[in-house]
Amino acid sequence: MVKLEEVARLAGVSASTVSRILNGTAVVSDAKKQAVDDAIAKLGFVPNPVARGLAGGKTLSVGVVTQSIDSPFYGVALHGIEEVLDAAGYSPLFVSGHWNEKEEARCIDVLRSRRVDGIIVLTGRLSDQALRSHAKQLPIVVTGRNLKAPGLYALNFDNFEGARQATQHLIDLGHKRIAFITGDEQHPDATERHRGYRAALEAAGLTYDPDLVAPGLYHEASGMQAVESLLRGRKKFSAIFAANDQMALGAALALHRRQMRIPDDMSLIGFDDLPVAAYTLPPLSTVHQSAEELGRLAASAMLQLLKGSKPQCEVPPARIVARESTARFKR
Amino acid sequence: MVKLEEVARLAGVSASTVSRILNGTAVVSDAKKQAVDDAIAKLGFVPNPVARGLAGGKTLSVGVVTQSIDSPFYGVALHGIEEVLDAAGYSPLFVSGHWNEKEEARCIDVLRSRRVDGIIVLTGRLSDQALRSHAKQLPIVVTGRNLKAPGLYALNFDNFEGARQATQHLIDLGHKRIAFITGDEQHPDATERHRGYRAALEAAGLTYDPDLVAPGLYHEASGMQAVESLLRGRKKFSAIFAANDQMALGAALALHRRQMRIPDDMSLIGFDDLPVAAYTLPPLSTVHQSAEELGRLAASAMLQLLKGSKPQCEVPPARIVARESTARFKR
DNA sequence: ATTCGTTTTGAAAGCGCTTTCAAATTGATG
DNA sequence: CATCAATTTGAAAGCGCTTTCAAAACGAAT
Repeated sequence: MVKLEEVARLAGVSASTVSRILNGTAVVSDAKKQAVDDAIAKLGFVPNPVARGLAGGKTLSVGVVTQSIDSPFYGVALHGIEEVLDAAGYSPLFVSGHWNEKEEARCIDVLRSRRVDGIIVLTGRLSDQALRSHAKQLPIVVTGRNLKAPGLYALNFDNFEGARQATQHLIDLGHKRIAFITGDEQHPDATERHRGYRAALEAAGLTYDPDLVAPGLYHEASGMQAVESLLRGRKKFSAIFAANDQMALGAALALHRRQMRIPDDMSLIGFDDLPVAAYTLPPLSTVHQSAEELGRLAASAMLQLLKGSKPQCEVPPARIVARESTARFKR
Repeated sequence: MVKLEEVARLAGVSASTVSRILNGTAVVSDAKKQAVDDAIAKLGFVPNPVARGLAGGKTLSVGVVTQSIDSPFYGVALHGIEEVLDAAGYSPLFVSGHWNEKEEARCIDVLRSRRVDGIIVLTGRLSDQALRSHAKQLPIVVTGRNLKAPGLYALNFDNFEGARQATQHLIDLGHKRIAFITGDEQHPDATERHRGYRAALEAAGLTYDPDLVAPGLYHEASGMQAVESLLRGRKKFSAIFAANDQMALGAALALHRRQMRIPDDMSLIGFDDLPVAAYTLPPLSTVHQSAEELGRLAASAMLQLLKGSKPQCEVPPARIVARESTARFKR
């Protein structure tokens, strides 16, 4: 491995000069700059990030705490993060918190001990308080919350609006009794979606009926159970809005088990627009959220923070993707 | 941040001694060991991995090159990798090659420049040759190939056997004309699965008919196209074996579009047992591969290699998960 | 006690960079 | 042409740890 010193020697300058050129930390005469660039090219020199990290305190890496690296939704976001970070010469360091506050805290410790330059938190369980205090030490970007603090940037989808639109979509199709499967209400986005559902109903003059809402946990099995309990209830309904696609999948299966056809006997709409949503039977109507874009935005925000500027970014608005799991209500 | 030197001072020993205790690189008297342990605890000292990396050449991080971090199949494997690496105090560094040899090579460069201690390659496009040569520099674990070289450990599912069993499952159900959707045959696992399909057919005295095999690329859309082309052909068939679940999803949709019912009009079996396979309509029969276990195994193998011992691990055998997309042939 | 072979310990030299600080160079000015 | 401020450059001191090397301590054996 070629080292900086060799470049310096070949270019006939000091190590400091090479370093300055590498980092652009000071003005260097054109002649030397040229010589150094040539030497770097000739030697194929690549600076050692570990040494840089020790000396300069910057590791050109940013930690990303996600809940589960294999989550269908967050996986896509990670992809977006990786893309923009990589283009900027940064490396992401992914760690999983498994929806567990303790573990998440440990993740942050690991990242900090690895001296990451900043941390992106995808919708964690950590308290706003904890986040705020970490933000005092190093830049933080967090998704899924509305939070303002120095050194911290929060980025959030409009879950309320997405849920409102989904419900409205069903209402537009003539449905009057619309069931709702909640997400894990420990998450703010789940409660937002719940609110959006309710708001749409009430705006349309329909009553919000607690018997028509079943609790879910954001995973397939819970969607299945929710539908079963809904069906067991005495209240009738012609459409279901599941707070995410994974639960919609479970819901579809439960319906199938009861010989109910989608969308003929029951309309079903999800939330997230997972890649798989286009390939379910029938293809699932859902609220599109570009997780990938979210990831990209979070990463650019981090890059901004790292540069010392204030991030400015616009999360794309929610929009309905009407596929084939929703149909006009027929009595 | 507390540093080693402070621990040494508090414990009344030299930095070298503390380091030795930390790394277990030499015998230290019990008294000093105790004193140091106490000092570490009292100060809450955590060694700086960056400094360790520079000084010792070990970063306690291993690179993982995957094709796409959000792949439904590999995502789960990453999870397994993360789990065991983390337990051993190592951090994974994930990079995505996007099924592109050039990018993959760049990934390896990035990882090496970050001084990872070893690299796990999940089924890449890199030539065996390239892998072998990297293995001379640092330990490599690779999945999806059969390859032997010093410093390199290859780990592979028995794709042939899995495919054979899937086909046999269909044969056992009385199907005689079984179509096959291949995977991207640039990958050895795709050709293995193809071979397994053929072998099962021939072992059962059925003829292998090239008109019944349609090329796929391992993603949903290609599965859909494959079924369309198969259906357009004049040959009849009563069952489809898709070389992976994603293509099976596409296939199911294509069938649905033609008003064909699964499994009544057509049996369908996939390969991989993605989490979503249990929640398709109807739930998909498939060949179970524990990607998570594969990830765990790859990571333990890497840990072994890192310790200098020869990894020894047994990939769990393929097994059929018969769900509801396959049924007895009725004419 | 003295000696010799072992084992434990500490001082010091890096690892490959960044950064401070002071020296050298440049150029403008009187 | 001397002088001074402004600019470019290099020497050297770290960053926080590991590891070599030699000294110190120990124990057994003479």
